[in-house]
Amino acid sequence: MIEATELSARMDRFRAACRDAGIKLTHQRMEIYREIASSIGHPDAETIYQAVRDRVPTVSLDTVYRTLWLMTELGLLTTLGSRHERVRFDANTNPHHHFVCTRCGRAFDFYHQDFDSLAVPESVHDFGEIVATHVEIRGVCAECTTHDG
Amino acid sequence: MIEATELSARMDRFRAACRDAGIKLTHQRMEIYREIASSIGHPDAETIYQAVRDRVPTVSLDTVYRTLWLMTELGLLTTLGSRHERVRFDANTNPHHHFVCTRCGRAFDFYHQDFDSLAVPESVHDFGEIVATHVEIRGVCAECTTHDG
DNA sequence: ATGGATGCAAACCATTTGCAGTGTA
DNA sequence: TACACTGCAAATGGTTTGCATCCAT
Repeated sequence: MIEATELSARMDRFRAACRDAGIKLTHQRMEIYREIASSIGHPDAETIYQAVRDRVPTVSLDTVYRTLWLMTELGLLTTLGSRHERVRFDANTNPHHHFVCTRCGRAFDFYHQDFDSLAVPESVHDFGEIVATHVEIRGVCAECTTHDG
Repeated sequence: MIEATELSARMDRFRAACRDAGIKLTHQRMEIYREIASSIGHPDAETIYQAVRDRVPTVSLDTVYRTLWLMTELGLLTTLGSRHERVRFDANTNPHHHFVCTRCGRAFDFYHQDFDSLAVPESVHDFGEIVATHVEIRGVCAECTTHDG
């Protein structure tokens, strides 16, 4: 759970973003956003759907999806894993890092020893046993920039 | 494309790994592995399938999948995105980083300013325009550790 | 009032699985 | 020869879409 002050700040941002974007502020959207905004994990659409259903019994799973992607476009949410993503395989077992294009999804390898064993803050060890550190640089690749940038 | 010496080193490792694991060294497996081992990108199963088909016309997509996951278990490959993964949503728009459990897939947030703007090596700028740096710590979460080993 | 938003059900598509035939060890 | 591996085709399951209806503006 998130602190009450942080939650209401997020709700305010949500209302403002909807107004600015000129989209309607529906009951469903409010409750769907409230649900992710108040969760500390990274729930998937089904989990959000089940939780929202307690408060809005008629809500449908496809509305949850539509709303989540809409909010992502508005910059209110980010995702772990992107739309239509497939699993990609990598035969490079040496330590390496990625530049990931947020537009086309392609990933480019690069090597940088400083990144291979970053000093991890103490608190992270509480989550579990650390196996590897991996840096992901997000950006827009050269090809996407020239094509439609 | 990968250097010829690196490719043949990978092929040797592949044969050794199969022998050690007691699995059969089939024509299909050789060609599927050769395909990812020689590619610099991070191809998905369909892309590998199409490429292998030129050399082994009867190969099927499900064999490609079975082989890729088998090799992943043998430690010859890694994946970007994991098995059965769903898209997860995150309302936390402040810069933050993740501890990702490789067993259950759950992601835990943590904050660490040193990670928010890491010094990126020059070469990475050639890939495209950088938007953000994000550190992903991979490991096994406390719950998974206690539950099954 | 009216155009965008919703719910339903059907479609989609990447991935997985059961099974009978096939080829490696 | 025996058993693991393959190819086929059908199933699975998360996600998306068409369409008629509904409601926030």
